[in-house]
Amino acid sequence: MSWTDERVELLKKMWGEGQSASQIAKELGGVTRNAVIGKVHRLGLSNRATTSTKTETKAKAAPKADTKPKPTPKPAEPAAKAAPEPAAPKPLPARKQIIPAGQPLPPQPSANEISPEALAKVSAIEKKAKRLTLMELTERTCKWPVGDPATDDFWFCGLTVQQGKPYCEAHVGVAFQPMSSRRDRRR
DNA sequence: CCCTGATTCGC
DNA sequence: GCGAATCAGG
Repeated sequence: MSWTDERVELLKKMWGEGQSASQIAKELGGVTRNAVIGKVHRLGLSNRATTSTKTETKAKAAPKADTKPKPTPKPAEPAAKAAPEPAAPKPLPARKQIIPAGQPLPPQPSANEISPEALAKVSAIEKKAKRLTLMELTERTCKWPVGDPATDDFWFCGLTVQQGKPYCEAHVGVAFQPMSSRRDRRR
């Protein structure tokens, strides 16, 4: 595949929209994200603010006149922090009356110990859970168990895990509570 | 580990 | 000019 005008245009468009190189590559097809990035550089349209400590080439770099200062269409993020404190109802779906002959229930942390925010997040995320079975779990699926193992309605979250962790973001939130916050967390 | 972009350098 | 390999940050 070569860089036809169309492809370059799509590249520019997507890059402008903030799409990642890999996404663009996927869209274009026939190229890898490296190819895309390489092209992006050659085209000159690179800067997109990265956490790069920028290899500051000293004061060497010539300022160069910017004919077209980029608009930087950052709509801003309101991020309405709705911190609901609705006495977080236990998300647990009606426990079967019969306690399975079994082992203590899984890590299901009791609601009354976890930060409200985290809990809210979980109950919210659980609606989106993929509800995977044990066999469907992979290294990239959240392994947070939900429900009762001895029941039909037992499944694993299955959402994409947070890098490194065994759980998705929401579940990582309730799984790894810094001791400090749970101890003496009454304000 | 996965993902991102940045750079280098042989082709 | 191209892009795989490699680097570096998250």
